[in-house]
Amino acid sequence: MDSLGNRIKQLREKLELPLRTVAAYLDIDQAVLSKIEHGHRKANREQVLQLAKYFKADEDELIVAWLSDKLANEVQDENLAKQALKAAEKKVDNFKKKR
Amino acid sequence: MDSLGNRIKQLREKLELPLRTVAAYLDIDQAVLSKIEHGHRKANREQVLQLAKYFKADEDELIVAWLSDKLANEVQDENLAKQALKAAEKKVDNFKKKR
DNA sequence: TTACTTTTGACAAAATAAGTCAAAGCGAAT
DNA sequence: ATTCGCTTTGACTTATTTTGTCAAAAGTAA
Repeated sequence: MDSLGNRIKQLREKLELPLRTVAAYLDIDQAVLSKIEHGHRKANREQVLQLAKYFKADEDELIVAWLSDKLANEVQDENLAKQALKAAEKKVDNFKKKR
Repeated sequence: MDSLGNRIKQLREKLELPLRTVAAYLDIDQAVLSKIEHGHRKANREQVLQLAKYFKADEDELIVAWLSDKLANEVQDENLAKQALKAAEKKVDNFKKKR
């Protein structure tokens, strides 16, 4: 699984588009898009959806890449990262059941 | 798996201690501890460690509870929560290997 | 009611994230 | 070696989120 940044960089480069063009579509500075591609800034949900649309890419795939980046980031440096992720799965399950 | 809040509330009530006392140990307002117990505020790492020490509870258990609360919170409302958590696991694995 | 604990909400302060801009870096072409 | 276009980086400002503090409301038991 790629990071969102890698993924959109791939997509952009396949079309040989400059950052400028894609950034304009998202209505952000190209510097910000560059940082997003490198993982130095986070995209927001809306931007991920816009990117999926722009590149005609699978929306769910990009959302998962984006979410999992955020999650991985949060526990990256923890010894107990894996256990925490597994426990989180259970918590999410329980939460779903309650709806 | 309990939330951190539930867990520390259990521990506190077993000892029949008022919020005030435990909050004083953590050097925070009792209002904040109340919110932590109810999941309306997040504890920080240091506080989790202090709580483990205070209650002579298993540090790792509390850390996992705390981390997984944070993770679950972040994806709670997402349809793709589960997939994201699984993808995050892989990312964390890859990260570890690179060290 | 009184005494004590817990919960809630409003507000201010502090910390973090996001946006903007300009300059530096890089590579390809001439 | 210089220019041109694209990308990356860093400093700075502005917004947003998080945290801390306090006081009052709400709950509980004597």
